[in-house]
Amino acid sequence: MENYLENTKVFKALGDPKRAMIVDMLSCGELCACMILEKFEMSQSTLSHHMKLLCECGLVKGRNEGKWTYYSLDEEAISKTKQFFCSITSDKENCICKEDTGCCKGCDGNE
Amino acid sequence: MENYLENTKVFKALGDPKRAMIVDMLSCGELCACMILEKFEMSQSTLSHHMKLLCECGLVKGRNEGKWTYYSLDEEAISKTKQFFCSITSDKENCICKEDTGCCKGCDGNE
DNA sequence: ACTTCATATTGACACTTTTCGATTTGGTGC
DNA sequence: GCACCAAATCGAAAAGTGTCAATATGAAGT
Repeated sequence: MENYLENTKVFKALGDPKRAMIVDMLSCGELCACMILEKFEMSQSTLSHHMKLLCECGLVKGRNEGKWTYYSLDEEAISKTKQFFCSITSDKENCICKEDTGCCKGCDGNE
Repeated sequence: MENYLENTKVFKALGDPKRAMIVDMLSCGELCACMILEKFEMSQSTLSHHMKLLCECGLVKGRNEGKWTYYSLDEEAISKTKQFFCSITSDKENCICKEDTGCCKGCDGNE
């Protein structure tokens, strides 16, 4: 049950177009906050808030170097989320009716 | 850009634990609203509201039969969403960085 | 036509989220 | 130390969300 709460935090984070775009940007590789900020029309404080949310759900990791903060995607969180998505959308033993956690057949498997 | 808005609606819908559970239930197969309602501690109007959101984002389809409404998952929406998730989390051609309109300097080392 | 049952809609409320400007924190270099 | 810069945090306004009770809709059976 906490499983749902945990995983849906990631979906909630991705439920905002700007955050999804930030994730997309980070898929190219690590970026510092200032680079991300250049791409969007939002204040520095707003971006900082979005980054905090992305980090809190586990999807993004922050790394401090001097006065800069570099952000990158957490591959493990990504594959966990993908697996969760597959598990709730495919008919298996782990339907909520049966309560279980299985794996992700039919999920593209590039993790 | 509309692509992001469209797809993030699904994530937004899945960002609520109860809605994620409903999707999980539906992965077992079509269910009528009353069946879903039995499984949750929420009012009928609240469930109806959640189902509306799930339908509006495309993830769920509703089918009327007599006085009942049967809900089921839309496989096409599911695979589209899975694909979107993969595309924003893996370094590919369709990264926001590469479709450009300016910045993202240093994203792929072209700074 | 009237009643009943399954859903949908409405109106209201508390709570959360998004956003900004202003301020604070903490590293860098003079 | 002091000034400067990047980023985080604070405080507040506006918008959005989850929830319920009450009401409306619409199909089925009497």
